[in-house]
Amino acid sequence: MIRVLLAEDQAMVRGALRTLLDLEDDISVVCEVGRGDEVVPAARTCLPDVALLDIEMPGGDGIEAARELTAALPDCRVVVLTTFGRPGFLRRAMEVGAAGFLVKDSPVAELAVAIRKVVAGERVIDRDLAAAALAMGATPLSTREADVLRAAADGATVADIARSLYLSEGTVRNYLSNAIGKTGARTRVEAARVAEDKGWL
Amino acid sequence: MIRVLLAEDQAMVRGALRTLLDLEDDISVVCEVGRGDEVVPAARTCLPDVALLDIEMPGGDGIEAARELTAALPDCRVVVLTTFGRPGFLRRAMEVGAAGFLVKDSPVAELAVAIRKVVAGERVIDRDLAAAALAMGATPLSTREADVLRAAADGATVADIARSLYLSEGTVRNYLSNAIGKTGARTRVEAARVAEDKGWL
DNA sequence: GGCCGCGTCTGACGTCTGTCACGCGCGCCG
DNA sequence: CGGCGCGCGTGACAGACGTCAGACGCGGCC
Repeated sequence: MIRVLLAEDQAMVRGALRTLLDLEDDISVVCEVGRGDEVVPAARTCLPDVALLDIEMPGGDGIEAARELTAALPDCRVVVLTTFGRPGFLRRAMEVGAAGFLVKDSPVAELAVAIRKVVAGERVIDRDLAAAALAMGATPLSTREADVLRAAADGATVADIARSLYLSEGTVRNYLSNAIGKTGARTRVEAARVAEDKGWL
Repeated sequence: MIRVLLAEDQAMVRGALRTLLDLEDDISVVCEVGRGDEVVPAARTCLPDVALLDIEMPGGDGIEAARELTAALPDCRVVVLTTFGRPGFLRRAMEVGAAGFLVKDSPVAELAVAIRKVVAGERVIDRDLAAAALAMGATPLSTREADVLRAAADGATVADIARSLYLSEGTVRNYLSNAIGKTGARTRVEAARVAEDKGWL
């Protein structure tokens, strides 16, 4: 019997996935959590074989939870499950040791299949998303440019960003200008949006 | 037997909800769609008693689908199901004739209960969301201010907004200034964010 | 009617932003 | 070593942005 931990913030989706998985003869959902910071504590007591983690959760995102989980329980496989394929997430998930990466757009049948594969030691990655990640390539943004764009995304002024990153205002403007050029946008907000969409943040 | 149409863009969630509902003795999911513009055509052939509509869908949002559906098939009850409670959505959903409004944060058990209630003629609204909608009150933004904020949200320049709304640039700046004042923000983007969060758009 | 409040619209003014040109430090390769 | 590319940082300038004061129409109220 495969023991599964289910981490997903929307209770209704979580419950539906639980009943779905419990219908499988060889799979048993041994614990459910709704927050990122509850994953590791729950896993310590439940000792699951597989952890199914959503990325968008309150209390720390699924990537961070995956990192802590693989460190704390190396025998537990991690499958990341997310709403839409930000190729950037895929790369980050792989870096923290996830064994699988599924998108919720896939048919439900793939879920149980993927769980069985990862306990067998395989890696499972959504094929469309893998193609997108390869097609996208690495980010053209430098470290600082990405930092500045992130800070600018929710409407901070140049002065705010300069303070929070300990930079001169002129420097911040320059980074923003570079990022705007590289993304093909015309304003900082547009740049932040396309960078976000392409997984460059 | 209650005939249900299920509209939800994420295939995995849709499939999970379907199996969940099909486990109920008196409920049968008669058709599934993944796009807003497929709702009415599918409903015409399936003739469901209840349509369960997600709001965020490609091909027209769930609110618009609900409006068309209640016009085309007045006997079909509409239940709107959404990820998180934007109180603004609740009001709009009620305006287009929805009989129920659930959030995916609720436990799964409420779903079947709600479906039975709406076919019995009751209205079902998530209680937390109703409280939030009442606590929020009406938007302080005027029509034009909301228009301009919406247009500014994704990084358009003043000139773009002015063209798309057939206004002078000075006027657009003035609306933005008003909106920034009313939202307590300091930039247009911040204003768009808080307005969005409070359901004022 | 006279008045006030409100939403809508416009132009003018100071500040902030985006762009450009340039300097610095560092790793790399001929 | 000298040059070269690259990321990082700074200052100056045109243009866009946010703010202000004001005009017009409209409905409500004394």
